[in-house]
Amino acid sequence: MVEGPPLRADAQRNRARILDAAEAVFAEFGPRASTEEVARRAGVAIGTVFRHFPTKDDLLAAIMKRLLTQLVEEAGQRDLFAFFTLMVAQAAAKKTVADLLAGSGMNIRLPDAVGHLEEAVGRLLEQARAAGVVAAPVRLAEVMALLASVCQGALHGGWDEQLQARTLAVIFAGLKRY
Amino acid sequence: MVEGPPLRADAQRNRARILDAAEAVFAEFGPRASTEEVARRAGVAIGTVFRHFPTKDDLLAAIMKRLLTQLVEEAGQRDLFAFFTLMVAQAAAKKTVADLLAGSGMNIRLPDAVGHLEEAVGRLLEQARAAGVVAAPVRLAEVMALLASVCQGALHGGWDEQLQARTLAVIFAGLKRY
Amino acid sequence: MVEGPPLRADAQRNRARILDAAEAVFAEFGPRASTEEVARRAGVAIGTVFRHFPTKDDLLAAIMKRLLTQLVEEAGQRDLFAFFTLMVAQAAAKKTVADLLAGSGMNIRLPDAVGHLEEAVGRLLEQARAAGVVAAPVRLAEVMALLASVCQGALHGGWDEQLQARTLAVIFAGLKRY
Amino acid sequence: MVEGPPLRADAQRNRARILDAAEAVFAEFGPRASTEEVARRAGVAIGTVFRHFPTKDDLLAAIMKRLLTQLVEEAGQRDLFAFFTLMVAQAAAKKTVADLLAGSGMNIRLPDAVGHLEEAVGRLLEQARAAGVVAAPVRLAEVMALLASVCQGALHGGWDEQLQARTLAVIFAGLKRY
DNA sequence: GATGAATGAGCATTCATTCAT
DNA sequence: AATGAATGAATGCTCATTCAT
Repeated sequence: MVEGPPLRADAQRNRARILDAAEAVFAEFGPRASTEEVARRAGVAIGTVFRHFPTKDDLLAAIMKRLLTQLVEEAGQRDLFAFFTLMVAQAAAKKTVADLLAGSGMNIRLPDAVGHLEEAVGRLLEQARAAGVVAAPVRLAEVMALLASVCQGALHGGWDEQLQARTLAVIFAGLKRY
Repeated sequence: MVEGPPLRADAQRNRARILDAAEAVFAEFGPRASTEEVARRAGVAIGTVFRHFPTKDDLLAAIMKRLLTQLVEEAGQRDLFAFFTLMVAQAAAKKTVADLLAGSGMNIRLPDAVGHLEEAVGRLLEQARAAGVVAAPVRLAEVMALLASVCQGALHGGWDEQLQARTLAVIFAGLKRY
Repeated sequence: MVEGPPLRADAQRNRARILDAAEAVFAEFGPRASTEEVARRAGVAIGTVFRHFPTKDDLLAAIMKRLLTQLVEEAGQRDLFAFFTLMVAQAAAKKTVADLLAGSGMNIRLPDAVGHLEEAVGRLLEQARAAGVVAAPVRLAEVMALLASVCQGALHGGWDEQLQARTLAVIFAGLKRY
Repeated sequence: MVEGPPLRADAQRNRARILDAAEAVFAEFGPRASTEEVARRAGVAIGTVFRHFPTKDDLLAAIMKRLLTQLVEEAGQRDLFAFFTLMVAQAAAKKTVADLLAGSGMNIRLPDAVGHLEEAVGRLLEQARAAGVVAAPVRLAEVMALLASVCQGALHGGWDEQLQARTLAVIFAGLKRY
């Protein structure tokens, strides 16, 4: 990985503001929101956004990476079911992750960040299996698939807490007694 | 529902061709595909598309309605698990349904069509419960939620047949032993 | 060559106005002039320009083709020296031809149009040789090279009539007594 | 000419590096190359470029001046025909001179430097006339015009050595037997 | 003096929608 | 009813230039 020189303090501040703004804007309007809107909300000129992220896809990828990293950290502090529940609860707030993990037309590759999340979930899965709360034949692939699916569903379906709980209950039951 | 005068024969033919073209185009490129491309594939002029569907959203809604109607018919001929499996398998082919059920930025309301689908699935659920293959406390709401979620997941995740089968297996197990 | 259906009358009128405007604008400001300026001068909206010429390069190529075609016609009615003189005299007015023949960074290929011009000059050269006013060993390649060079020179140098005449006199003398 | 205080040693070094970089960059990409690219290749920050040359045109003018000065020196060591040949051969390498002598959209005035070149060529012309290899009535103006033209032609036309030789042969013959 | 981040006007291009033919 | 040309707001991106560090 090529690292440039450390950013100047003001540049670092702007980079963070842009990422925050982008996360909010894309969460609200989806990845089709305009880069201008991101700049406006970050309080910088459009050129500044493009200096930090040469293309819109770079910006989206950066948000994704940050969100996924947060998720990996959160995974370290929970069991599989709790993590599942957390992700679903946050899905709406993290519209961007859900949408972009899904790949809505953007050219974004995040093998590393996604890989780390998969590893983290893998660890949770092993613990769950060891604790006897997930059946032996359940593999990581379908757990990831279910996770992604339910996040999408929650995100777009606008589930209330009840519905979310009942839907997850079905999945958790299935994982336990596969 | 307000019905205008019956369409002229050629107008009716054009309407159908536009819907077919739109289904194909949006399935291939997603809802961001241009209306011009739809017109081109339908072999009509762009103005004709807009005469039949005053906005792009109207066109998308019309496709959705048609697809949902087909789904309702297919639901009548299957049991719950088979219908689930069919929908997931078709998710990629019907990118539009999945995306738009999800509401990717478009302003589309289809209460009727979605309602009919929900009723159809409700009937399958009752049959499944009666047959003892779905646990009593499982409600329609979470079944619909799971259905929508897994379609989204399959669509965007590019699942192979194996993964699809294993993922559905978890859900079916959960429905049975909730 | 693929020919679409014949253009509607209004479209044909606009196409011509755009070409005229483009010729004038690019003659005045060079190929870097904005497409908006062309639209403005043509009295059409920017979208109309892009409907007729999907990229800026297409527009530039179209101008070039038209100008080169005119030149070929003019070549048919003159002898070699007169044609040389005419082209130089028009160089400034046809800045675009000169600049783009030179290839100022644009991605334009006009093999046909340029080829036709070369053929026309070739015919003039043969006549001149037959008339004994051009030495036998002079080839078409260097005549074209001189033609292009002197056009560029006249264009950018802002020659007055005297200078133009004296410069061409040197070249004509060289062609005669090579 | 107004001279400021003498430059600090590092400033002088930077000025030279910027000019070298600019010459290379503009030779490679033409005058449309970005000033950032020049800074990058010079190994300085963009601000430094603009401190030394307040506008891009100033930078281009400075390169021109340096190149023209070199040409004047080279003129002193050659006869007219050799100088002509040298310039044409170098035209591609010195894209910038050719382009900017031509004035491709930039606002650049270099009366002094161009004047010196003209004087140098004037001396070559007198020597050639005295040696009887250029006809008496040939004036400096058309010699300069031919020089500029052929440089432009060679530059943009991508002539090979043969074509270059044959084209110059016509001009030299014309100069001799005007 | 040097640095390099920020600015913002400007550009090519797209596309839903309108309307004259 | 169909056609397809015209519209023009919007978007991603560039780059000369300024100015805080």
